[in-house]
Amino acid sequence: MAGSDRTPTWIVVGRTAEGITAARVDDAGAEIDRRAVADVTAWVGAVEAAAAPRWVWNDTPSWYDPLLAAGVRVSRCHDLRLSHAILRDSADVTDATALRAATEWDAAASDTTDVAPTLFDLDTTPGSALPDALDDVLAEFHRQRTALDAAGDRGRLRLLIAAESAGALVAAELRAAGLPWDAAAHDALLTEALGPQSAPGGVPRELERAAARVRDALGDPGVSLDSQPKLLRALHRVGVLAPSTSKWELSEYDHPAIEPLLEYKRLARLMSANGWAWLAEWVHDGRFRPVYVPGGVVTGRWASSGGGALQLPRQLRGAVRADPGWVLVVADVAQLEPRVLAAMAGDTALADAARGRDLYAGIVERGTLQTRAEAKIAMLGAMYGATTGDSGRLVPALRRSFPRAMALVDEAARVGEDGGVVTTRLGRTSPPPSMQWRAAQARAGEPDATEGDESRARRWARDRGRFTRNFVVQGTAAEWALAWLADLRGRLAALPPVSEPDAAPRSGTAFARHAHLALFLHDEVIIHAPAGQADAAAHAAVEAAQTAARLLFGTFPLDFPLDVRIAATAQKD
DNA sequence: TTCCCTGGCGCG
DNA sequence: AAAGCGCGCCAGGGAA
Repeated sequence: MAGSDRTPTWIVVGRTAEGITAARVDDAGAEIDRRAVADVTAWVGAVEAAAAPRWVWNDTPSWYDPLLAAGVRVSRCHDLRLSHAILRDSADVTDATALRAATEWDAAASDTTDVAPTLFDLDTTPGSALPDALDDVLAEFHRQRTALDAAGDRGRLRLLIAAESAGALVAAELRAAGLPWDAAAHDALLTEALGPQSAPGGVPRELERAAARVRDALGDPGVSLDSQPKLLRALHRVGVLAPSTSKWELSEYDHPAIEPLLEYKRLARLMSANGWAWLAEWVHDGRFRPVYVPGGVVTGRWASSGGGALQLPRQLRGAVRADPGWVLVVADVAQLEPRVLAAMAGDTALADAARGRDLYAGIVERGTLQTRAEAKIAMLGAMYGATTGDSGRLVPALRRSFPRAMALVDEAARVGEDGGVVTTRLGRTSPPPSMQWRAAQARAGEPDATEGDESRARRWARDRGRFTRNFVVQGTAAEWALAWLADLRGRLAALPPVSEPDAAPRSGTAFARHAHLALFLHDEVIIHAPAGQADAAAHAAVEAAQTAARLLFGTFPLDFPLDVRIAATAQKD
């Protein structure tokens, strides 16, 4: 790149007739220059090492997966697809007309489950339906800058977009590195519970035994236990008049078939969700590599696709096992959502109850409720909008003790019921109500509306109220977690690489010698680190939590304490 | 045959 | 204990 000696803050990449082309853009948004890049991987690696710009691209996995595969990491990016979705809907953006018109940017992300990303290969079609021509990419970048410049609170939106984009980098890196998974330990666990692996189509011994006990007790040797209607009929025939076959319904009944049936369900679940088939499909070379989907949930939480990364069963945590000479650092945030609620509401009473201790214990100490269990279900009920049962009964006590926090969620619910939108701490805004929803509300207001019209409108309004009530808390918690991840990622990358690669490094070239994130689960991370860096990694997680709190809530006096464990496996007690 | 819905259960 | 938020996945079963 000739000319300017200024550090290029932004480098926008896309296709032109010359191939992959990079345009440097200054802080004012003006293009400085552009150049065609033949060897993208080598060039990005060199520029990153020299200047660490913010890479601007249409979609992170399309660009970053091949870079990671070649061992190249970048520190910062601006993911146009994710940023588009945030800006398009944000209440802070006063005029989103241009963004809403650019519907091609609403296209789905590239499907990273396909092997062999093709973006660098000009002869094949791109792996994503998103625009990738440099001029289109620059135009979208410009639209987003314009929207941001005019935004009511551009500071927080910039923070959100940076955090969201950092999350996209983390997601790609998590997949590239993988979660260390001991297939032999997993197999042993399955064999212990189910008996030895059966031939294809066969039923493992313990599953068969439980099934036989159920059929015995039901006096029906042929009944199918996997078909809900058939099972329900069989239960009714022997006098178990449960309304469904859910385990919490069944456990209410006293019949010899219940205990083996619950056992059968437990084993069948293990077999179908995380059995040998799952192991063969998802664990290769000692690594579980799920697909994370940043921004996949309306609230801003991540989703996952394939392998059920975000449902890692407690039962299987023992199979998560560090490589020889390495350890796992498992860190999770205690009571993230109620802390987030206290901080965003500025509720000093709730913050006092939470500071430096278990939040629920603090509520009990304060005399608001009698037991920790009560405090917990009351708090969940307040955030989820419970109206009945134990939870609904206990919420009023919280309302008296923590009026500011409760007013925040109550107001979010009211706005949602009225058809309005609500916004998280950093400016992510809930989607507006659907046409169907609005039509139902309008219908109920007409003079000839039926009882049914009215009750449906009320029910849908309350449903939406519970959604917006929870959106502000869950969404802000997701932002806290993104900020935590982003900062932690940087701290881990700054640790020195270990001098000798592990005997058989399996984490991909970019991670074989570095402490790296290996799992993210809403309020928990697992770090895979060389044993000698375990303490440093744990320390980094704690410090990153403090940074995240400061970033979102400034000096509000509330901590976000972490539970940190250093061990060979990810087993929880 | 394929597609979509439901029930059920795992996770936060 | 099973009400109240957000997900993904599996199996069965009916629709297309």
